[in-house]
Amino acid sequence: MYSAAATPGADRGTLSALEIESIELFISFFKLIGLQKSVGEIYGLLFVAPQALAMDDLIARLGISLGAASQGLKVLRTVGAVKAVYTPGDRRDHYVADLELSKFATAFIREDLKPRLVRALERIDTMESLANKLDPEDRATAEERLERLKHWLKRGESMLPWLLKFLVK
Amino acid sequence: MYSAAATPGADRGTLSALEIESIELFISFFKLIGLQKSVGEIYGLLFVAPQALAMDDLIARLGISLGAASQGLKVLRTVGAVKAVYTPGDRRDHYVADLELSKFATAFIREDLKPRLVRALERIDTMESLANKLDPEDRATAEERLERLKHWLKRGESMLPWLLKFLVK
DNA sequence: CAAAAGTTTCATTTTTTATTGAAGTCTTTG
DNA sequence: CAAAGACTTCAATAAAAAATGAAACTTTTG
Repeated sequence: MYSAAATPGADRGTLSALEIESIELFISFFKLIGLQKSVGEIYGLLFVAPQALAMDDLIARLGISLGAASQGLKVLRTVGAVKAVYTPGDRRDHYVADLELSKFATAFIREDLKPRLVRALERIDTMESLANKLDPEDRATAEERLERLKHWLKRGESMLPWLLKFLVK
Repeated sequence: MYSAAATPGADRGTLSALEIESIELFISFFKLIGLQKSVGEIYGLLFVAPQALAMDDLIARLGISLGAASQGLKVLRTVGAVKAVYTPGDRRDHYVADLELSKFATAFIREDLKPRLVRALERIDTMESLANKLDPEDRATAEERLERLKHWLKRGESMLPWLLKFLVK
């Protein structure tokens, strides 16, 4: 039950120094790959938790809302950063952090970086057609620049598989 | 003079399809490395501009404010993405896009990624001390996890120089 | 099978981040 | 050297993103 609403922040501030460090570390880390603060908080706490925690626990300890906890866990489950474990005699789901850190990077590269590069390369094609219609002088300038950009993006794209392999290894 | 304020949006919507594609491409790209929309707009327009543009031009064509233009250019100058060129008979600064795309990535890696990794590794040290004070069982768990995280972060750190070299080459 | 527990969803509110533009500074020029 | 032009700054405002929590939904249990 969500008695946290009745006695607000009851267990707030119960975080140990270790937990706080972990939480801050992951908030900063996750922000980089576009995940919000609450997601970092949840993972940070689970990362140093000796046992699996229920959503209740996360809400109480972190002082976050029901919605944030539910949505944060959903995101973390989706990227495979967290998994639910069975706890005998307790109906609630309990969560543990998956320690395979490379999952975040992998998800980010595949779901963010790669699509963005692909989209950008498509755009370059469009832009090349559009540049054709310019008068000769401007056209030459535009084409040279587009060529450069394309080259650079392709380079980036070609690097991704290597990067993935390096991170996952 | 900033007559754009007197006749608001005078030249608004004067952007060509090519310019729009370029602007959108760079907005999306820059957002990834934490630069705001207006910065992407400015660079995107300069990227396909056959001649250098004054701040005035950017304000009029993009329909952005004086402040945004000034600050955006400052950011772009700082990362070396844009440079001012001399235009005879015109007192205003004129800007051209630096086409060395790797500069963005380089600035991002050096000013964002690297410091974040270093900070995280420092945190791990703190956390290891804190973990010492836990009771034996929890301590073992915490230490194993911290070891893993540290290992992964060091790996990431070791990759940066390579990444830089690859991007700049 | 109804009541309770656990969880999700989403419209609203709060917080954070980005943009605006008026006031101020610095620079050029007549 | 004063006035105008070019640019910068920053407090106020607007826009975007994240968090909240009540209502709805699902699952379990007596």
